[in-house]
Amino acid sequence: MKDRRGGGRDRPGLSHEKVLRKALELADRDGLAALSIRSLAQGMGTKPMTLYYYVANKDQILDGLVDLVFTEIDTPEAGGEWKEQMRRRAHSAREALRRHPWAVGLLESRKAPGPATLKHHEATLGTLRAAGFTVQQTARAYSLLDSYIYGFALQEAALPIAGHEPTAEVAGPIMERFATGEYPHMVEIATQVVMQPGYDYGNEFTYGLELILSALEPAPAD
Amino acid sequence: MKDRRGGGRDRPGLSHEKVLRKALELADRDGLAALSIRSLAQGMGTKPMTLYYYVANKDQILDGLVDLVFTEIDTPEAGGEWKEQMRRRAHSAREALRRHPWAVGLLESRKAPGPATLKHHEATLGTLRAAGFTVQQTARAYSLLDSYIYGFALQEAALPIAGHEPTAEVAGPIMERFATGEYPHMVEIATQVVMQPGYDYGNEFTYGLELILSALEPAPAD
DNA sequence: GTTATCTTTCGTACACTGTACGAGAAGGGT
DNA sequence: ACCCTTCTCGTACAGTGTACGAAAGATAAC
Repeated sequence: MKDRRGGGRDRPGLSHEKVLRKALELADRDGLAALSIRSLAQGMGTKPMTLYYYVANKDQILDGLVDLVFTEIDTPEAGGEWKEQMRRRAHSAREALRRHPWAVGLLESRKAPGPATLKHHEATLGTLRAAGFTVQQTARAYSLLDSYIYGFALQEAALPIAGHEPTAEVAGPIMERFATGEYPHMVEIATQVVMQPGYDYGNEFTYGLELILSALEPAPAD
Repeated sequence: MKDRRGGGRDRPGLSHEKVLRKALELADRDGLAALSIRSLAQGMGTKPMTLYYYVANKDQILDGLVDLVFTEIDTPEAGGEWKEQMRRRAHSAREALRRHPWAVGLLESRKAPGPATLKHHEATLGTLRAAGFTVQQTARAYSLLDSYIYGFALQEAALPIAGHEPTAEVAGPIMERFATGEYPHMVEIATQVVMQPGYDYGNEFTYGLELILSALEPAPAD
């Protein structure tokens, strides 16, 4: 047989982490639906069943992908001003989820949070507690902030793929119904806001985030 | 051959809507992953390919499911006080998404909003506009509210299935790491909040919603 | 060197998925 | 009797995740 096992030093072989990294790459490039064991193996230059030596099953790969995404989110530090910490965390979370839109849909079905996910949550909770939030207040604030972040990411993922194209193809069949004047307010929003030259939906994120942060305060509220 | 075509009046035959309704039922009962064309056909007493007379493909079924869920959400009326309208809408949306948790993950990938979805959005936008929000303010408020609703539903869907069981099975493998004291704040939240006797995570929804509604006002803010 | 033991690769096979294609039955209109 | 529309479904195919077990390569024991 040929010399398998990779040609020496330049490809030191597979590993759990390399499988996950390649899976991330493929999911970003071709979408999560195109990520199959076979395509993943091909992308790594091996055969499908080889992957099962490094990974228990596909579900574990998906768990790993979610955890990889959490790796990219800024973890708050214990010292700084809490609102600024939460602001940074929120923005970096949104950006990570926009880089990997498929991760949002994955969140719903994951049952086993990975180490990066746990570390991230722990650090965030710690920052809030250190800022003077009670345990109950921390739970509430965290739920509120994360709900907003995930929800915004979900909406952003549901939007048409590219940025500011005419959205013609997607809206095509619906446009007929719009032309009937059935949805005047949606048309209003579309023409006066969304389709405006410099409009970027991402900016709306800041608005909502600041509104929430303004209303959040540790001690007084019960 | 036997007399197919359903025995007379009591089963008047299939229809697009009946297929969707059965799909909803199966998704609720066995989970979205268990919803296959074959299982759906069997549940309706037909053969797989028969469904394709009423439905273009599975993706259209999923689109229809999401639209069915929107059917269950209270649509705001033009007349009432806007905050109360938004409150009702938000709560009924959360409840609908809790009844059909799989719908949350589906939202990310749907590209063709159905009629009920469009009607719902249109009515909601109309209520905000009628309350004095400018077009831009409406877009922002809507984005904020929906992000919170969807995000909360996403988190709720990601929680362990039942309500207030010990969560032992899910947390099992992770518990070891918890025992090491690696995640003190998560333990704190778990013991002092989540695992408290009467605790219901759903109540946190109200807290965040009211916080957001309090900070939202039509005219003055820009 | 030889043999035994791990580590790592992967070929084959199975049950399952969505669905293209096309045959044919049921019923109505002429 | 004929056609035509409406509807049902059998067969087949390419794709999925993965169980099982055979083998090759590396390392250790003798």
